[in-house]
Amino acid sequence: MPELPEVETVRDGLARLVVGAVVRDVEVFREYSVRRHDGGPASFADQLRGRRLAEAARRGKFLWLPLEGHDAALLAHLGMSGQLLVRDPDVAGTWEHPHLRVRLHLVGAPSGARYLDLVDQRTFGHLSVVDLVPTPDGAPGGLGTARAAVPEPVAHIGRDLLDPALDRDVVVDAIRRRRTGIKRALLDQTVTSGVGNIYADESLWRARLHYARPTDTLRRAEVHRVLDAAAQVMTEALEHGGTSFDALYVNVNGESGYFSRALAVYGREGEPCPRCSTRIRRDAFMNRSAYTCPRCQPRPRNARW
DNA sequence: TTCCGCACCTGCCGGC
DNA sequence: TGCCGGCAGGTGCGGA
Repeated sequence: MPELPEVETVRDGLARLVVGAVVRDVEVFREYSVRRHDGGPASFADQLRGRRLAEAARRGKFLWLPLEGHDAALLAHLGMSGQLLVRDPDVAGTWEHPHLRVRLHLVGAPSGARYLDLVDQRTFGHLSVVDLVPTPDGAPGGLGTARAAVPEPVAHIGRDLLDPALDRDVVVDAIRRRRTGIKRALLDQTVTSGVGNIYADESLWRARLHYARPTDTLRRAEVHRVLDAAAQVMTEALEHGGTSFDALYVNVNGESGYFSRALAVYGREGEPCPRCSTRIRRDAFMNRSAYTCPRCQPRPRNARW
């Protein structure tokens, strides 16, 4: 499942392999994958054809490739299972993926690649061509771009914990002002982006906080502790090339990451906590799962969710 | 205004 | 063997 480290791995791959290429043609095999583009598949293709991909930028889990000479960008979100694969049909071993949704035909890519494919099993991922709008703070819109602009649909998303322009104190105040549980606040992308279910559980375990701890009872130091843990666990995951539990997440070359081997609690129900050996517990949470160590992360009496 | 629940979507897996 | 329900989960929208 692509979370921030996985998306950053993809962004880095796109920056090296396809930035500078011109889109020669576009094939949309599944209309739903461009559902967020105003005007449908034909308009999506028209707005990309002949355009040069100028940069590869990211904020949270949103990726965008600004189009040279235009205040617009190709915006991508990988959803649960999306992959952006840089392909060359002449290379031995290249096969047609059964979940190929959108294909960009490229010319002039630095890698010589001729396809940029959106492959997506569960179809939550999507592509669109959108306008860029100025950032309110005048800082670069995200990692990988020097332009103080973001895609309009990304403007409401908070900066992520790996963004040097992020003001950590602002995030701490925003979390403590909320009246909800800490995990809900971490997952709220308008506060700070890029933390998904996996890294929320891992960072809460590292910070020894239960997911249902009310945000308005947290001390500033506790919020800093969990944000530091989140940044740390995502940085470590980035060094491992991302987290992968199955074939659903791969980088632009189709290779999986290895960070899942380093996860302490996520997906480890019944296994011993690496810190105290108590069995890891799984709770139903927001139609998904929350993994905790009952000893390191005791449920608070005033639990909010 | 803030928070919460649900729909969206597909494939895998376990139970019957 | 085949069918069915549960589960995975990021985002956006509607309702409270």
